[in-house]
Parts: sequence; structure tokens; C-alpha cells
Amino acid sequence: MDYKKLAELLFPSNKYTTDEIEKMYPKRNLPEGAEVTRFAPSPTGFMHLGSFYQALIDYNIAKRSGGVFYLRIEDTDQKREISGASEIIMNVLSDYDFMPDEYELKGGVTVGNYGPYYQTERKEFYNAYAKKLVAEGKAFPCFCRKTEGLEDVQKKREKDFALGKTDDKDPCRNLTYEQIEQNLKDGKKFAIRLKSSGDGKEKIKFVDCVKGEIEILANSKDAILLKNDGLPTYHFAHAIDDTLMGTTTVVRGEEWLPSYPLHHELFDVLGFTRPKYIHTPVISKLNEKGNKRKLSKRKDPESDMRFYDKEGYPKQAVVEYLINLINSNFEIWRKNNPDADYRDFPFDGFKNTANTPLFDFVKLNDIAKEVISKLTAEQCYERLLGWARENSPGNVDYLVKEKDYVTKILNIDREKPKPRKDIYKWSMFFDLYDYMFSKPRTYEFDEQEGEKCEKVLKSYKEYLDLSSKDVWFEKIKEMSEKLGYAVSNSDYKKNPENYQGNVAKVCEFLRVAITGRKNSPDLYEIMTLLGEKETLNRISAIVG
RNA sequence: GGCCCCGUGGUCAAGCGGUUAAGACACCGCCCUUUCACGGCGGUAUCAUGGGUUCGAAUCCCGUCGGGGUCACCA
Repeated sequence: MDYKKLAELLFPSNKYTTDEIEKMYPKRNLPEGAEVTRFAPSPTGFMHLGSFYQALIDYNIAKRSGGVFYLRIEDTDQKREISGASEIIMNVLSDYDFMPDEYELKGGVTVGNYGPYYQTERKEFYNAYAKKLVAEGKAFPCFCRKTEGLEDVQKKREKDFALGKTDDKDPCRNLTYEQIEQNLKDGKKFAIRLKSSGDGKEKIKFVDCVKGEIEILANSKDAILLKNDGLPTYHFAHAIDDTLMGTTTVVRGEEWLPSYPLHHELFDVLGFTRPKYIHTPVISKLNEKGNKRKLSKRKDPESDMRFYDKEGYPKQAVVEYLINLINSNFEIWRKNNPDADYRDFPFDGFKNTANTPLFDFVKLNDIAKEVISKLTAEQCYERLLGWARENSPGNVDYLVKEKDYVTKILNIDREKPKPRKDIYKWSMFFDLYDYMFSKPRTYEFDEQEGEKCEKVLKSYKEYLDLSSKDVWFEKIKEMSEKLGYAVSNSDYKKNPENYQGNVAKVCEFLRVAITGRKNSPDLYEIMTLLGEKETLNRISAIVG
């Protein structure tokens, strides 16, 4: 077989040769040790938490080494593509302050000299390498239809499972030049497959920067390189793009580990130098049976980065939570550097965990509370308003009109050395403080408690005094004493049977009457903000 | 089913042949407190399992079990 002739037959009008292309993409001129990483999402208009986790690692590795972090859009599956993909992705990256050094906005600007950064725009490159491989007898055209329908794939798979088959040679590798020519004349479309030299027995070794050395069966499959629509598969594009664009470390999901042998063979066949690899674990959740399962786009809203915006989680909290998943030493560092920028945490992207972590809202919430507790009331107000503008327009007018009142509410127990930690996302504000905006919900005590409560409330009408916090509390104590409640906690503890309860109990009754809850911030502040009249109203609403 | 990855408390995890096996969240208790919180202190709880190697194993090796991933002209 004359492979060169075959290559010409298959690719009569390529724009470039591989030599020409390689001249267009010289090696990057970077200092020793600088890493080039890339974020390479598919343009589905959806940013998965797991992808973002990878971007975080990419960014960190590039930045800490003085290298380059670039964005490449993998839009080779036209069925799944949605428009405006790069904008959506760039929005998330820039919102979280992980701007790539190089990127391209479709129909807009391109930053960087190693583009195009959309794979569909790199079509001629893949053609050039495909032609080269065909000319060298390392790839061949395939006219099969056997895997086109899903059913066929399924059947084939079942058969292979049953056989425990390891190598997979495609029948089209044996087509003669004449047969191929005839197929072309008949207008049949072709895909290009790798002519694998693997025998299904040989093993290869490689190093994953996180998992260590991995020994795995070498590839023996005549994998598709170019689909019959002329676009490359992930595998082929990975080898070519990451080489041309100078990627030094590939960070990708663990699901790619099994296809590593194919990539290994492709780099060999193309004469490329392999990059380093990090395969990241899949962030999971527990299913009904208590087993781990991948965070799913359909079932788990938290898998979509937009979720955190909608809920009003501080971005810093989301990132810090993710860093925690990678390396929990972050918490120790955070404790020692409470006000530092999380970017300064010297986490080593090459040392992240190899475990499959379970997503934990409780932990995320805790981190978010911590973050929010450090803001000033004014900052809180701005963020709350910003959140509402995007996600809760119905509240915007009120927030603007009542800026002063809302800021005061936000200021309760805030701006002090040990601030209160109750809010973890802005969407919970109006619910958490519902009693500041409308009548409190009713609270049911049991009969005995109810009677006590009633007594306290009736009596309190005479004692309400908001002139100062000290006076306010003195009055409560005075009343407590009169009603038989202990004023001193230690007295109460010594002889609880001598009292109706302690001051805390009295305050609980008042709190429930005013807020409808047993748990609220400082009562004095709340009563003051509500005003004497409203406070009295709320008490009267219960005891007449 | 084949191949591969993973297995330290309820969760995230430090650990890299000799440690009383860090820390954080959650949970419980105590303290502080003029209320709710915040905070402080303390506690329960972990090396999946069986064999090796070694004076010595959570750390190294093998098996078992459990969980996960993958086996497309999708990425």
C-alpha cells in the first residue's frame, strides 16, 4: 500500500503541513520551572463544580510557578454546543478572580499567541496531523457504520465483556487502496482511526502527579481520531493542542485515567513529548443506599456553579471550601492568617488528595458564616443588595428604600472582635430576620410554660424601658425577682427548686413573643429597632 | 466481566517505618455571659480486613472485601 498516495486521496486540500504548523507554534519562552496549564471545558453553558475545582488547581499551579493558565474551549461535539459558551465560562472565572492569561471570546477578542482557543477553529491542524499519520501508515480511514447507532454500541460492548476482550482492531485497517477509492466514489464518509500497534498484553507505566506510578495495559484499540464530520475526538485534540499550545501539566478528571494508554500511544505516534498529568477525584455525594455517586447535573443543584450565586454564597467561601477539599492544611493556615487572601495560601496543586470527597453543605455553610461574620454592616448591605438585584428583584425596592433600617439589622452583633455567625448566604436573610419585617410567627408552649409566659408578658408591659441597654436589663431583672425568677445564674444553679426559673427563661418568653423564635440576636437591639410601640403591640397581641 | 483508581473518626483530612495517630466541621459536656449567639476549655469517635517484610507498620509487599471510574465517530 502506498500510504502517501492514500493520504493525498483522503486529504487532497489541506491548508497546512505539520511542519508549517509547528513553526507557527514555537516553544513558549518561559523561565525554568514555569508550568503551563489549561482549563478546557466543553461549551455546554454549564460550569460544573468539579470543573471549577480543576480550574482552581490549574490556576494555582500556573501562578505559583510563574507560568501561564489558558482557556481552551473544546467544542468538537456539535450536538451539545450552545452559543455564548466562552462568555458564560469567562464570567464564572472572572467573577471568582481566576482570569486566564490567554483566551478567546467567539467573535470578539483573542488574548494570547497560541490560539485559536476554540477547537473547531483548529480544524486544519487536526487534518494536517491526520494526513501525516495516514502517510506514515499509522492511521487509516474507516467506513464502518457499526458504532453509529447506540444499540450497536451496546451489543458490541456486551460481546466484548463476555469475551474479556482486550484488543480491538478495526476491520477497515485491512481495506485496499482500491476499496477505499471506491468507497469515496460512492460518497461514503470516513473517519480516521489510529492503527494501534498494541497487542493487548503489554503494559506501560506512567506517573500521575497525585496518585503516583500507575501500571496499565497499553492501548491496543484502533481508536477514532477524526470523526466522520471531520472534527477530532478528545483524544486526538488533546495530543495535538496540548503539545502545540505548550501545556506542561494536564489537570483533568479521573474519568480520563482509563484512556491514558491511548494518549500515551498517540504522543508516541505523533512524536510528541508527554506532559505531566494530574487526575482529580470526582466530587461526590451519598446515594440512598449510602454509596458514593458523582454530583449530578440533574439531581444536584450544587453541581452547577450558578447555584452558589443564586443562593448568595460568598465566592470566597466557595473557593475556600474547595481548597479545603484539596488540602485541609488550609484551615490551619487560615486560623493563623485570618485576614489573608486565600490566594496566598501556599497550597501545592501537586499534592492534592487522591480520595473521592463527599460534598458537605454543613462545612461550606460554616466557612461562609465565618466569611460573612467578618464583613461590616455596610459591606453586608451592599452584598445583600447586589445579590437581590440579580436573584431576587422583588426585594430590591424595599432594600433601597429601607437601607438604613436593613443596615442596622445587619449590624446587630457585628463589627466587634467576636461577631455573630448566623448568615451564610444572602438568600436566607429575609427568612432569618422575618420578624423584623412583619409580625412574628406564633410559637406554641406547652400548658405550664404557656401560663408562665403569659404572666411574664403581662407584667413586662410595666417594665419595658429602652432608654439604654443597662436600664433595659435592670428592669428585666427587677421584674424577674418580683415574679420569683432567679436574677443570678449561680444562685439559680445552686437551688433551682426555689425559683420559677432564671432570667434566661424570662428573656426566652420575651424573645418568643417578639420574634417567634427561641433563637435570635440581641433582644435589646431588636426591641430598639422595632420601637417601643411595636414591641408593646407584639406583647399585647398575645396577652391582650 | 476486563482494566484502573481509592479505602485514617459521622464528614473533609494531616501523616511518608518509631507520634500519647494533628486540625476543622458536626455531636456532647462544662465555662464565660445581664438574654440569643460569639468565644474558651474538654469529651465521644478512626488507621476496612487477613497475611507477610521488619526489632518496630496507618505508613512497604501480597491477598480479600468494600466503594468509585471506564470500556462511544461524548467530552
